[in-house]
Amino acid sequence: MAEDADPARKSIGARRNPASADAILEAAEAVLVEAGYAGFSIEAVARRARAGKPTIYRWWPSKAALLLEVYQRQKRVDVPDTGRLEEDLVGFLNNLFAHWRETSSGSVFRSLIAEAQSDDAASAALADYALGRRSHTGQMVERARARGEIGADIDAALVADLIASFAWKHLLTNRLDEDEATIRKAVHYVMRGIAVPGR
Amino acid sequence: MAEDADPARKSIGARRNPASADAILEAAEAVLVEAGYAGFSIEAVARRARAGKPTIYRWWPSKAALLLEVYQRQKRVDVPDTGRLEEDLVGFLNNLFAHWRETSSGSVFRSLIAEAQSDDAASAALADYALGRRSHTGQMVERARARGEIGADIDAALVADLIASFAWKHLLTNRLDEDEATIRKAVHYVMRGIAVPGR
Amino acid sequence: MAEDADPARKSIGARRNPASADAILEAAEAVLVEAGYAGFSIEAVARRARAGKPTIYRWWPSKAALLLEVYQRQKRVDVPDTGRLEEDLVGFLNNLFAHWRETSSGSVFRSLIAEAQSDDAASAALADYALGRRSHTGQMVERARARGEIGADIDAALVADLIASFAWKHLLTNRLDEDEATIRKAVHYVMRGIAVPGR
Amino acid sequence: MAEDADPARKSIGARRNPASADAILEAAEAVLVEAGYAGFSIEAVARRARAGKPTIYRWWPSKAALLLEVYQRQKRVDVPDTGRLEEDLVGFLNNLFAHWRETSSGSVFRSLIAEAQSDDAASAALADYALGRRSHTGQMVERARARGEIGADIDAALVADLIASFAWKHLLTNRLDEDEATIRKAVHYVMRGIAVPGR
DNA sequence: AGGTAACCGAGACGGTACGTCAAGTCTTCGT
DNA sequence: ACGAAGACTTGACGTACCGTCTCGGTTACCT
Repeated sequence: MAEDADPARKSIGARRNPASADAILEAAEAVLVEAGYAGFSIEAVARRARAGKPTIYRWWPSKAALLLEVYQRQKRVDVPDTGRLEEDLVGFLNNLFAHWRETSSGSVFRSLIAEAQSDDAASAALADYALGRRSHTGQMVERARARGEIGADIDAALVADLIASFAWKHLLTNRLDEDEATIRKAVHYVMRGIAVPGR
Repeated sequence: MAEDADPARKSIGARRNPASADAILEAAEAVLVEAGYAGFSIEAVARRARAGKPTIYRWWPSKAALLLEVYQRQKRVDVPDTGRLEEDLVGFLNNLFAHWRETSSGSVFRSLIAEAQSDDAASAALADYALGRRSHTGQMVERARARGEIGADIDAALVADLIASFAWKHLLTNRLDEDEATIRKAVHYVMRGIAVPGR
Repeated sequence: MAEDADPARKSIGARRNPASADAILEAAEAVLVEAGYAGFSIEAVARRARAGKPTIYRWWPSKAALLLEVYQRQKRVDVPDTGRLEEDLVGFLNNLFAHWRETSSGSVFRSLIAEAQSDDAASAALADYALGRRSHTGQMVERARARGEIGADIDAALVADLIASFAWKHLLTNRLDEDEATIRKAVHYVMRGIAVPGR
Repeated sequence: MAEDADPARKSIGARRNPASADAILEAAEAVLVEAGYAGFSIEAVARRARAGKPTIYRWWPSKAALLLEVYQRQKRVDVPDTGRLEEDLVGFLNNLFAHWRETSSGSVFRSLIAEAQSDDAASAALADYALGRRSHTGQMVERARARGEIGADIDAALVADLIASFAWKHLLTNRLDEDEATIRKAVHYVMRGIAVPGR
């Protein structure tokens, strides 16, 4: 922890104090991990960060904004590039599940989704974020299309959406411990389809 | 409205008063529609239902339980049976999106998912519910398997999960107005796959 | 305890069940002793007596009525008759303090006084009761007057009031452990006065 | 009323707002006068004072504390000094009865006594208060002793207690309308005694 | 160089909602 | 017909946060 050096942070003049901002974001993450979304309140974050509530409200107009910045601050999951889309997608889902499971980002993202159901700003931010991630993840698909691995008319964003949907639902229903075989099967369905070829 | 007949509901003896229960469930739904999840409080429901808070707490131990019963009370979406799985799935998603869009169930279900992120009981209930719906929706897939329309080793529950995931993510990110073409495309990907056949 | 014989008392037909009445009065006293006036609620009494609240309300219209009956059910303090008023009064106060200290009647009476400050029925009942006790206690004084021990024009009721006041104030301010010397001194002041005789 | 000037009192920084404190104490007194001890709830006071409940709880940990401060805020009764103890005591009781009758302090003090029967803090506060008043009232007696008007060995505090007891019991049993003759008689008994002198 | 403006922590403010307890009333069931 | 019992509405309890406000103090920027 960095904040123990300065138990009473002061103003550094008429500008944002990065030490405060950091302390607040760290505290927000810690509160979320320790008390969950239910215990995530601005008061709790302020207490933990030894910050005043107005300092938080000054920079983050809502709980959602704070949540969003906490989430964006975290390391992103790598998008693999093995040369084979199926492997890329399985690897991506594996990485994502592990990341959500093993760091605090799972909790943070769940909270963000929950918050978005009652806060319009969070909702818009989440939609935006999802859009961005969709095109990011879609790059895997686009690379495969460029390689001729999949049909030229395939909608990369839609595929990315399908894959992300699968991940979201697992996150939201506490099923991040899915084994790789299931993930692989799901990806395989999307790659090869489930219909009997001849019909 | 049924409650205007008796503006001051009384006890009907030492047993649950169905009029109160109905009024509470209706009020809960109305509050959710009018004020959204953010305005959905036990107090607001009690006020709207002209019921006492303890009456609500007696029968529904938590906000989640109330939410869940409100959701389950609503009409379910039909699972089509056209003889062709692709049409069934497209029809199902179309129906589901329309149902969520046009009745209050979309709001209710979003709220339930949000609540499940902070309440363990709601989380368990949602997981349970999702499990039940998965096998229910999976019947479409099983029928197709029985018809030989899809491979015999296809995991029906997983397919249902994939389809439901797509719906959930659209619900949670305010994209229920998706046009049928996109839905059809997504279903088609799952049916036929996206990979170039020859490879 | 009498109620352990029948853990589930039933109606005995269209008349008051004395077992219930007794159980309720005993429970009321027990609750008062164990939880004090703060914990004395009709609910608590009903729980402890294994009775329904309406059964209590049927026979005692208010908390005050129940309290009053509990108090009146208890043994009264003896009014001594030693032939000397001073000894009678000291003895009476000693007995009363001991009685209040060592049985539950102190708690009960305190509660009754407290209740009388917010409940008109209790207030009237307490005034009535005090009036009765005043004339009762006044008998000691009247006997002394008949003996010629005190002036013929002495207002016996007023003297009784003065003595009782002293007791009440000690009860209400937790000073029932007053030693006999103080009591004797107070009584002596009333008997002989405090003024220097010659002036 | 002073509060109509500012219908929405705000914080004045990280310290107690005297306007709020005043409004709360005034509201408490008003509620007590208008609704009696039975209607005296923190909620009612908060509503009347246009204050939040937590603001009350922040400064007064219990109903008793609020009651006590309301009582102490009121004007005290004068202790007369006529040069003759008997007149002093009669005057004091007359003033006290009139004060209790004609201002709200009678109600307030009755409530405080009632509260003390169920709240330990109130009980201790009341005992403290009574102790203080006893020595205060006792000054009348001590002055008389210094003048040689009463015996040198007279316990002034005990006499004050006796006089106060008489007042308390009258307050608690709704007999503040006692005529001066009775008061005078009671005081006379304490001054000159009731026993026939020669015996 | 001095004044000012914006920041900082702190914590009080009026509120809303929480989940619980009790009050007193009502109705059905059982005796 | 009446007693027993639990559900009912109502309202207060004491607590947690909400988002806003003002304070006293600090520092950098701009006259």
